[in-house]
Amino acid sequence: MFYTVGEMAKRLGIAPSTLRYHDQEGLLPFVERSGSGVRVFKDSDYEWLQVISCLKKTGMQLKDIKSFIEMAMQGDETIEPRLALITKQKAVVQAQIAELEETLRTLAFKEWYYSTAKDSGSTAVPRNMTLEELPEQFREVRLKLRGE
Amino acid sequence: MFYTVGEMAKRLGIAPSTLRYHDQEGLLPFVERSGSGVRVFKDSDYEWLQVISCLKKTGMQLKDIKSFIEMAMQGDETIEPRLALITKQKAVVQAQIAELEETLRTLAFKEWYYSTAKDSGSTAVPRNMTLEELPEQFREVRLKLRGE
DNA sequence: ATACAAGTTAAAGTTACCTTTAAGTCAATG
DNA sequence: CATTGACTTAAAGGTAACTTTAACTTGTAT
Repeated sequence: MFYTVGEMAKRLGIAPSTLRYHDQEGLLPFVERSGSGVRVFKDSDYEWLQVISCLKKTGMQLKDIKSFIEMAMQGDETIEPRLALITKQKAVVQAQIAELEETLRTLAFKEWYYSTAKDSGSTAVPRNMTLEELPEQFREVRLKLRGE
Repeated sequence: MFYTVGEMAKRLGIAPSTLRYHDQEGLLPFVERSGSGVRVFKDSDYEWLQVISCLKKTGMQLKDIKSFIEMAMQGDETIEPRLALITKQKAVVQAQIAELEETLRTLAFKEWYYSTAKDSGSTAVPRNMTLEELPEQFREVRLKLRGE
């Protein structure tokens, strides 16, 4: 199957202008053109676009994704650096998840904090509790928030 | 203890210009000034700054963090909307973690893909494997990448 | 044949979040 | 008492990733 830029954008759930921008930035060297200059996306291009989307979700910049695509276009000589890049990006995402989990613990503390404040009518109640009075799982979070 | 903008920035591991910018944007109404106009950060301000940092990590925009801080400055009348905001942000972070875990599965597939390509000398080997030939945990990922 | 939708480009505009610059003030030190 | 370093502000500059605009071309349907 073949797709125009609008059709492929719809399939990916992004704006056609985004695809054109990515092409302009050199991320889509694999996309061919019709005789009159219209982009023609192939089914195999969809997989590249999904990989680009995946790398974007890791926070990688377009210029770095471009380097990766360029390596892929070189063929089998670049398998090793591509593997290295993927492995590194995996570690990046693992670190991002760890940080979000820490953020989630902080939010859970704040939720308990405001929930307790709501029940008692004042934030003074949870704020002035001793460490021993608060649920065990929130003690470490409060110490970190207060810089202790 | 009291801190200048430079000292507090160091404690937080951010640039002093960032703190001044956040102040300018109205995120730090709790920060007082000395007689000559110098910002004086208190220990209790550190906790506010940690909360701002936490909300920023959830991807919340500065203007929305500002609204939250403004509510907090209103006092106990705004406990409920503050609780609601924290609860919503918790769900946002849970969704972000879920998406990053999906991204991680895709990267794990690509790592296996390039590792297999490296061992065999060509990406054609993992690319042309049948679904049954690839490790079970990667089958769903490949189907999704190929749009099948 | 004419209209219409969707494609093309280059260039300018937008947004969020800082960072840098320039010009000036202030408090402590040699 | 002059120098130093850190503070102040307003304004300009920077960056990444788009999005919009304008002017034009192309392919399909009536």
